[in-house]
Amino acid sequence: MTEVADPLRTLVAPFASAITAAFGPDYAATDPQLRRSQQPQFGDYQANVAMGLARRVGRGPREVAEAIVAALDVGELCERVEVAGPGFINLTMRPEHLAAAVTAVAGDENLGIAPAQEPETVVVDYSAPNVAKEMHVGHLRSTVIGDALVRLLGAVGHRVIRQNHLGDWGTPFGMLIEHLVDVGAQTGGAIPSIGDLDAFYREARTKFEADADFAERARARVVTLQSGDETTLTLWRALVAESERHFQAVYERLGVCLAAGDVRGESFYNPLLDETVEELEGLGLLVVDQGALCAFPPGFVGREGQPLPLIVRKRDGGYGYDATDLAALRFRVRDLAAQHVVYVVDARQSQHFAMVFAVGEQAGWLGDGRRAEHVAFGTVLGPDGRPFKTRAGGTVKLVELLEEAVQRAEAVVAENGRELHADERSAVARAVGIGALKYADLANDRVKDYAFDWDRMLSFDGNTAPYLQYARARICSIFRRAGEEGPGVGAGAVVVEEPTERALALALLSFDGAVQQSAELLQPHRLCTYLFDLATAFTTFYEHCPVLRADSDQQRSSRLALCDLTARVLGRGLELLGIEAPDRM
RNA sequence: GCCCUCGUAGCUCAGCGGAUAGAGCACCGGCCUCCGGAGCCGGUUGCGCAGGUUCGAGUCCUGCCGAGGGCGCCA
Repeated sequence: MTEVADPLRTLVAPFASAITAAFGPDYAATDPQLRRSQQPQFGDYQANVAMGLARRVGRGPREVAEAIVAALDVGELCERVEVAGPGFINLTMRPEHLAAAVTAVAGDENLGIAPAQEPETVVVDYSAPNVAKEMHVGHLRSTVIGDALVRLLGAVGHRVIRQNHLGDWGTPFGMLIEHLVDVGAQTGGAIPSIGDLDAFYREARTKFEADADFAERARARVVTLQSGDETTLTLWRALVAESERHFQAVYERLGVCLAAGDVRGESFYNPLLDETVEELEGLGLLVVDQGALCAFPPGFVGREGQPLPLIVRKRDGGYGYDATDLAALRFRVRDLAAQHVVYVVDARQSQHFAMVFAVGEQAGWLGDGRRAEHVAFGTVLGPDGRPFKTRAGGTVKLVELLEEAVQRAEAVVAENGRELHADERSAVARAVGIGALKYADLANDRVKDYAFDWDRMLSFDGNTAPYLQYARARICSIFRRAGEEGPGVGAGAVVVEEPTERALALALLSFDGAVQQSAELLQPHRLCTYLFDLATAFTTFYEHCPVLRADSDQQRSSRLALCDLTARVLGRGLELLGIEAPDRM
């Protein structure tokens, strides 16, 4: 069951009735513009509809507000409704109603998260590491943000299909195989392990850039690969398998949902490229330009003002990523039946995706209820404000970053933690270290670059994973203690009396809104901000309201119920971000 | 040259057109024998600049300045 508990939802219908009663059915659909009030003096919630409506009905805003209030039937919900300032309608809820709403959320397994009215099939394309390369810090954001979005979209009731668009095809791959053939004579053709593969990739890259003859062979090798040459494919499969073992190990360490079955690499689309191109050609969207088959979506120009192409088929007859991305979009919309395709990819590729989507619309794959969206994110910056690198200037390997996160967390936990068994302590260190790393990535507006800072992300103060985990662990501790102190623990009836209780109740009721907004805007940081606010509200409550030493059994059990729900919301919220929440730390 | 993104407190960051712009850190001053001190309360400092739209702009639009990124066969 999901009972509508958030007053921001509950109040919509009464406002619609009141607006209709006051101004007629033409205005029935007017958004009441209900918001949380920023300050207690303005009540719990406010409706800002009157100011905008005033012009439409040709009356003064305060007068409009008064008319709405006069027709508003919220006696059971609100103890006070006031018109203030230019025409704000300030609503103060009845404590009994807040208590009932909190109780409803507590009894809801979804903690108030309302299911989508129109569930969609959403494809989320994220992570997308490259075969034959170790995952590095550059893959962190796509993987972490994408995974949070998968969880969020699922939580609000959408059908989510994860797609790991592995870089297992294309020019770099021809280069790698060609290099493998070159050195194979000396090594007996053994496939390097993934650790060596990184160096192997650099060698191939260097050779590709320095040796024009090799570069030509590499390009030809891509064509050989695409034509299905068995010898080439054998080498290719070995590289892919070795790489996938590495990726899965990282995913498990990182605690993301991606599984082997979610892999649909670039190679998958190889057999679909011809038909994709034929379809585009049939629609008259392709022209030959400088020997290459191109689409020119309108509105994109290059350096000299010339139309900018998507190169669907290269001069040498090979297909590049433009073709693959078009085929992937087509596949996702047609075969996966996606109504929404989400690409969690670096912001630098925004123009590329804009062009792919534009062609997708020209081809009729998008539009008519189907849409694609580039969920762009910024760069991880080091302390110098430049892209995050090792001291030597190399890329930071993801496994090493995870390792360091856990090590640093271990030190923090050892220093500050309670007495924990070694096993539990290392589990907590993992949860805290990995959680801190992921949360730091999620807590900022994803479109911006963010500064990587170990001390800040592992701090128990501020908007961090450890702070939220700690807040929840403290609550768990209250219940352990309560258990020791005897009966009376359990789901008590909630009573909202003190201001800090009211503030906490309001925060708890906002969980649904935070999740919905985060999922709708594809911005996990909004959920982070909410959880931090909730934890802050809890701390203030806990400071002012004795729980175990409450005045009466009724008050005690009510406050325990608030504690319990807070812990569950914090736990669920972190879970939606892909972060573990240990009971003790 | 054109296009995209960003610019909020000393630092790191919130703020889906609403009232007096918030948080953490840092700094200053208080408080509490405190159910987990990793505490509580208070204070100082800010929307890059200039126009415009709006009853109302940090938020939307235009221009400028600054930072980053992109701009044909790499992904």
